[in-house]
Amino acid sequence: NLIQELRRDEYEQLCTDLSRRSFPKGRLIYSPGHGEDLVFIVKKGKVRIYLAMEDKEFSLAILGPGDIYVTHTRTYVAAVEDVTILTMPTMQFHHYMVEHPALSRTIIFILGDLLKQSFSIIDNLVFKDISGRLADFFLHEAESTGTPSREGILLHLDLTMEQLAAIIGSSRQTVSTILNSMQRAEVVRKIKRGVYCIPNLDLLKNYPSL
Amino acid sequence: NLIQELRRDEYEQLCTDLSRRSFPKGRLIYSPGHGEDLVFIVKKGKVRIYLAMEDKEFSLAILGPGDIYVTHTRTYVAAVEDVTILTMPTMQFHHYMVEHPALSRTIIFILGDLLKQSFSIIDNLVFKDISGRLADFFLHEAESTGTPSREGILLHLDLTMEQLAAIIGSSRQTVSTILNSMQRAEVVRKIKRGVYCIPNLDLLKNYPSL
DNA sequence: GCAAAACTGTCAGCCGGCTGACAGTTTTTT
DNA sequence: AAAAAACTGTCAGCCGGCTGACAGTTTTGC
Repeated sequence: NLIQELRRDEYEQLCTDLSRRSFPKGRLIYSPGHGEDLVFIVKKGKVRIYLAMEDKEFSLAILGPGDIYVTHTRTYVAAVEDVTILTMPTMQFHHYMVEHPALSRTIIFILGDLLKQSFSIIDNLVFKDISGRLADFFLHEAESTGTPSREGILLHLDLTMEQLAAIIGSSRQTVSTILNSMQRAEVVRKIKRGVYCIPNLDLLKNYPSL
Repeated sequence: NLIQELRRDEYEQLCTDLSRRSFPKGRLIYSPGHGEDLVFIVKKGKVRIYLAMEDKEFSLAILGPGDIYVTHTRTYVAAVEDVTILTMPTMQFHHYMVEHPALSRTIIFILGDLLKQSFSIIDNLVFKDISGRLADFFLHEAESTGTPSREGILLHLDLTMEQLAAIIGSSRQTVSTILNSMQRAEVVRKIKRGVYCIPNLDLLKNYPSL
């Protein structure tokens, strides 16, 4: 985690060189070809990294506090909630990295992690159908942000069908239909909009089984 | 490039700590869950990084001399030609990175590049149809390994339809059919197996145009 | 130089999932 | 409380691309 790292004394200089910017929920922060390369660190809130083409979008990652990203790809960045980010030109950041090896180490970990996630996304896109991707998504959510409860693992996804579709690479309608059939199969229970419950992880793991 | 970097005196120690291994063309080098995490550097030849499931494969990258990779993902690695690689446990490698900031810098560049490539692959998978992906692939090849000639840019791909299909995420048959229609449209000319010529880059850029 | 193996081209059949449409529900706004 | 906006569920129609099959071509190995 980078936020912790930055608290240390030796980064005092670096911190003052970062410029702080805030954006309201829903605002587009960067789009491809916006000019110079920037490194940015999420200080507060969440941002979504995504690809877009015509009227279709595909989400690559949701970054939270402590995550870092470089803008020089063809990706868009938007605020999912109200956010504060710290930015610095990439070149300047390289400077600091040379001086602070521990910083490099953190960056390498984060990059490696993003890469692993990317491979995972590709794996899903290439080998799995929509049911499989949806099940996989729920599984990951359960492991990372799920909270155990009386009747199973609770998921506060807070996503609409459309947003979910953008994450797994499908359409609103298809996701809606498949999610309902998962409910009929009792693999997932809907508590209310955006909140679901998974009674049994194993059931989910090999959905669709037959 | 890492091979150059390693030639310098300060890496003498590191080089002797790397173990050298060779593999004949076609040999599988690593598969997921092979045990410990290793860093490896390609010394000679080419290796293919790919995902596989049942009888389908998808190529993520082809690495050549100087490229570096870490094995801890769910990817397979196979020798495309006879290769020599240098390996070291990831943990040990971290050690050297802390001591040599320039090394970190190189790693970050390489990781960043791989990440960019991954995003590019995802972009293609999500938004483009097979024709588009094939055109895109030729475009990239032309830019990176193409050699200008009398009649256009020459490409020594040296890939079968099946291998090409594995790269763009399609099937042997579909690639064959579409490649032929590209030839009919005079966007690509086939010189012989695995060798093609692109008379006009712009034509390729907006294929399929109508 | 010949047989076996690997590769290529093409076609019919099929299927997953996208699209558009529309009715119903929930949330937000005023 | 009413109206508007956003979201959800479902269905028919369509299409891209996968599969299997098979004939033809090129390369490899002995």
